[in-house]
Amino acid sequence: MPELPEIEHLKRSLGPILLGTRVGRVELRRAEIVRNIGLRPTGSRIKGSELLAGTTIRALARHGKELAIVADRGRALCVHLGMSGNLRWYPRGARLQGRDHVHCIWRLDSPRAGPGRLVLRDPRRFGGLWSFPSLRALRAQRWSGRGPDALAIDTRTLRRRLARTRRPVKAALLDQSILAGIGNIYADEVLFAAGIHPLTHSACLPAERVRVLAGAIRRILRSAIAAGGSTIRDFRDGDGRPGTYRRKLRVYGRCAEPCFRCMTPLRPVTVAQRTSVFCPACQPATRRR
DNA sequence: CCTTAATCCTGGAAGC
DNA sequence: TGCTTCCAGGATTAAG
Repeated sequence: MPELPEIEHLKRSLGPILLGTRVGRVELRRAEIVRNIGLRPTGSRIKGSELLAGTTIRALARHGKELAIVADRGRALCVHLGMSGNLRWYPRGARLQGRDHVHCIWRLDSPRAGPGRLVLRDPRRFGGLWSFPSLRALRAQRWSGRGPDALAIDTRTLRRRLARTRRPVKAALLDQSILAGIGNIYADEVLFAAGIHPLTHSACLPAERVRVLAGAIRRILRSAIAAGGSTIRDFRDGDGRPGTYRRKLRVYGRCAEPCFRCMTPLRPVTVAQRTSVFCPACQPATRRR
């Protein structure tokens, strides 16, 4: 499930291949994955240029879990990988890994990596593509509805945004309109690191706890980026490599196993329709107001 | 306005 | 072994 660290690592792994690269023909095999139909003229067909055909890639940008590929004429293609998606580079002649669920193929000529294909594959189709005339339009129409990027979140901003909601802190961390980039894996990890119970009322967190939480978010996301992200099952970077941060996860996926800090068995709790794993000793429940 | 639930989708694991 | 059932998850939309 690609979250912020996986997408940031993807951006870094694809950057050298994609920057300055000519986009040739684009093969859209499943048109439904282009999601911003409502923002387009009704009944209009998706044009190749909307998927960057015939342009040169000039920049990559990221906000939260979303990646934008920006072309020379300014057009920005926003990619969201959902939970099972991947975006991979295949040099000419390389065989695709997985023939089914391939939704879009870009034929590229990279100044550094040579000719090849960029392939979007997403079995569960929770991901998608959104095309905008410019990065500015993408930011205004889509990313403006998201909270600040979690990678550089500061205490003051986090405290302000957590104070606005009555939900449990775990639900708030998963809400991309509050903070962009954190999903179920890293939410559990940062709450453990900060010693906060997932059900703690967001607005009731003392300022000192929020300071610790903000620090844990920045530290854990940075560390996960350096490890190439967490591969639970599907995630691969632009070169097809899995991430290694899974080995460093301290609570996610470890339900009933002993806490690394105190040996207490980790416990599950459902918050916002998701399973959370936490340590009942290191993350004590606070009395609710 | 704020919060919660249903929805989309496939593959892997568990249960019978 | 083979079938069914359940679960995993992010964002959008609808409902409460």
